[in-house]
Amino acid sequence: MTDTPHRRGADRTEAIMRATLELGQEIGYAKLSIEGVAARTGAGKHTIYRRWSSKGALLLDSLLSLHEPGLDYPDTGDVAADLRTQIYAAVDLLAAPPFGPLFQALVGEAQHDRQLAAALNERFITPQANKTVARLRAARDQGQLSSDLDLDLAMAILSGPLYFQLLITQEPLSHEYVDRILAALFTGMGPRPRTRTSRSRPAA
Amino acid sequence: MTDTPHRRGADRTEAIMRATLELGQEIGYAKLSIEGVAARTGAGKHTIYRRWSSKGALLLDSLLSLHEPGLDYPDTGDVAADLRTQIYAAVDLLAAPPFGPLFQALVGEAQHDRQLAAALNERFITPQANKTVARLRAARDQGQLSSDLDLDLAMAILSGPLYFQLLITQEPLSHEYVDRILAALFTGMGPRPRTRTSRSRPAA
Amino acid sequence: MTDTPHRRGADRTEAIMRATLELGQEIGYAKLSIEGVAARTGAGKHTIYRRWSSKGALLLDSLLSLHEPGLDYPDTGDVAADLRTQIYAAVDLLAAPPFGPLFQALVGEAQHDRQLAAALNERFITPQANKTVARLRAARDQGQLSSDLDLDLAMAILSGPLYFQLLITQEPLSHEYVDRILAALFTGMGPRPRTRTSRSRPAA
Amino acid sequence: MTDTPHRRGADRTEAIMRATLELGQEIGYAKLSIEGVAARTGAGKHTIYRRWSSKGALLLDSLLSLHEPGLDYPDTGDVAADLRTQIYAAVDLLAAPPFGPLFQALVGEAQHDRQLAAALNERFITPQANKTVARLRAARDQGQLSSDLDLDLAMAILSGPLYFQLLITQEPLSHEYVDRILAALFTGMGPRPRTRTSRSRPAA
DNA sequence: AGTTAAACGAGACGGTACGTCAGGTCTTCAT
DNA sequence: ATGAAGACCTGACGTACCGTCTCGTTTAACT
Repeated sequence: MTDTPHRRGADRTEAIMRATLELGQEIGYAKLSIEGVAARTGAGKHTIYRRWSSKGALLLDSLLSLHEPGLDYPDTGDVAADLRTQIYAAVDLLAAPPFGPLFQALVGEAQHDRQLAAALNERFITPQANKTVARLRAARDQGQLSSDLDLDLAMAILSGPLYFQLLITQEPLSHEYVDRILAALFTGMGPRPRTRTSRSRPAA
Repeated sequence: MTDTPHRRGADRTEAIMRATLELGQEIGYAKLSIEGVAARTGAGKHTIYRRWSSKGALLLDSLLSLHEPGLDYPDTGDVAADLRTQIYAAVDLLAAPPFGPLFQALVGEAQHDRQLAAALNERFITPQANKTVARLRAARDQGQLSSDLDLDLAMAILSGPLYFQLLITQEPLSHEYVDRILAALFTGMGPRPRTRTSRSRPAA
Repeated sequence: MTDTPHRRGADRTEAIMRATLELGQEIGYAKLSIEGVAARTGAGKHTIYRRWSSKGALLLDSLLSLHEPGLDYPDTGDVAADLRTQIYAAVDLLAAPPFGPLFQALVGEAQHDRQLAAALNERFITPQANKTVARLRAARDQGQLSSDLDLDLAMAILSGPLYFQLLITQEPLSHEYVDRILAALFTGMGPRPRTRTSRSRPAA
Repeated sequence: MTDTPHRRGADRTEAIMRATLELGQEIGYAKLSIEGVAARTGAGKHTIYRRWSSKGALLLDSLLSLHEPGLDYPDTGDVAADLRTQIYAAVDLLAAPPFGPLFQALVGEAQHDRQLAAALNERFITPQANKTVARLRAARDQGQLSSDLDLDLAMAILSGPLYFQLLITQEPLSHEYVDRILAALFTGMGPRPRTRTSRSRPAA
């Protein structure tokens, strides 16, 4: 890191994001303040405001520095299994500190900060969603899913219940819950066909 | 309401909630303050704090005073149609001012206020969900849905995508979107049946 | 003081002014800050801003609380002696801490704060000057001074050199310097009359 | 100045002082900042700090660059007239922008900046005073003034009222006021000699 | 009907944080 | 190697609300 062009700047940026995550974990998002981050880092407030326009923007960057947005997931040919792998990973991220609670608070903040909402979508939600959409598209192209399936809608149906649990009922997310969602979606909600029970799990 | 025992109290309560909604609409949740509500109402701050413990609690009450939680929906025998009716109503509420934007901000606030989250669930989310669950249960009991369908899960799958759109992508909710969700869920995501044996893959 | 109408308010006012003077003495006017006064008093900044619009206004009040503007000086019939008494008192005030240095700084501040300059004149300079003018008027009315003497001008000629020393050359003020000024003014600057050398110090 | 050894330096120095005066006139001393001067000049702050230790020092230099301290005044033999000439010139300088208001603010700053006060005395006040003292000395040596007249004191008595008006009452200086001061001092403040006995109280 | 306790408006108060500004020191880069 | 550009820490600014706390003043419930 000695050859970094803007040595001083990059150092400060990292230190500030580190302090933000520390403080966020220690005292929670609500009590997190730019003032506090500045004090913890030994930075001037201006140094923070020069880089981020708000507490939310700072935290978003800090969180994303934790979660290097990762490579694409492998395609094993089994849609349901591959989606499960993806969603497990997402749930693991969202369920555990420090990412989980702070991310949740950030989504909260985004509800009354349009700019933050846009950034959050662009930098986290959409990239995540794209992976799911890509896997669904592959499956559809291979005839495993209905050819006129709306991929974005399918993604929303997969993700929605998880965010519902995270943001609304605020019960902990678990792999088991993911399994139940996937099972329900691939099994269908209609009455089980009596005959050929083999079809009862057509695509899972 | 003229016969209310604590006349003065109830009057003030209503006036304060009214001012809260007005201000909330005018300047948005973020800039809404108890100080401001007090000034607008001509009430002392104490009078507000005596009734509500926080901005969120005040707004929750104020919003609920708008939406008298309504009676149960009729059961026409057609699950999909009845659910559509229910969800249309919910979407109409969440999509339009003043309820929509303020409710959205309130859900945001709930992300870093456990008490508020609990109250929100108890007073709005759960009652709403219960109606959906009740209708699903009726359908299941009549054999229209799989007998081992997890009703809460089904409700989450129906609601999740809507909240996802409201809170995450923040695109406007529409009846058309509801239709697409219902269609997808009831039609299934699997490949379309080639022959008349279409029912062989009923909902996957 | 138990019967003071606005007990709480008056207490705070006094405590803040006391802290202002203490801090002013300890660290000097330049480093004096409203922030610091608030911290020292244990008061909120708002409590100070509610009463005073600026550091200068606060210090002016604080200084004047030290110098209860005092009663009129006696008229012994001897103008020069009476003026000396008055001016000695003024010089004693301006020469000694805590009043002197802080007052001097305040006059400095008044150079780029018109409001403060006006307040300073109204509350300190003019009252002081009025006493001198009053004594001069009495002398003039008794024929001890030229009947067409411009009293304000005379006052300025008496006061000017003292402020010149205080503000410009910044050498310490002394009774001896006052004596020299009075002697010079009452003796005149013209050449001594050769005869009747008894007149050489007629009124000093 | 083209032959100055450090050409670039001198250019920058002049540009900075020019910008200082411009800004000082435009926004006043209180709002004048080294930051602002740097921005206006297109200079780095360091370039300014390398030359001047404070805002006051910079302004002092800038002002003196306006008022090349001038040659000695002629001696016409008439003390009063010559002093009037000198003082008119001083008053003209102090009464008019840009010098006047900025100089006044500078004297203000000097009240809480000992270094500046010293520099101000050395570079402006004393040179000015010396001219007055020199003229008075010549008059005294020629027997026009009392042989034991304290020259510095006399200078202070002449200058004091003017600075009093400039700094304390903050009324505009005028030639007419100068005339009145000189008249009062040279005429004396005692009662007009009607009869010969008038001299019995020559200057009281 | 008079008394009295509460609810009330008003807003002072100590706090915390805001976002801004300038000070004075420092590093980096271009000329 | 001088100077512009500006990052950096520091400290104070003046503002906004928070939630708590007196104040008197209604108001209406209970003697």
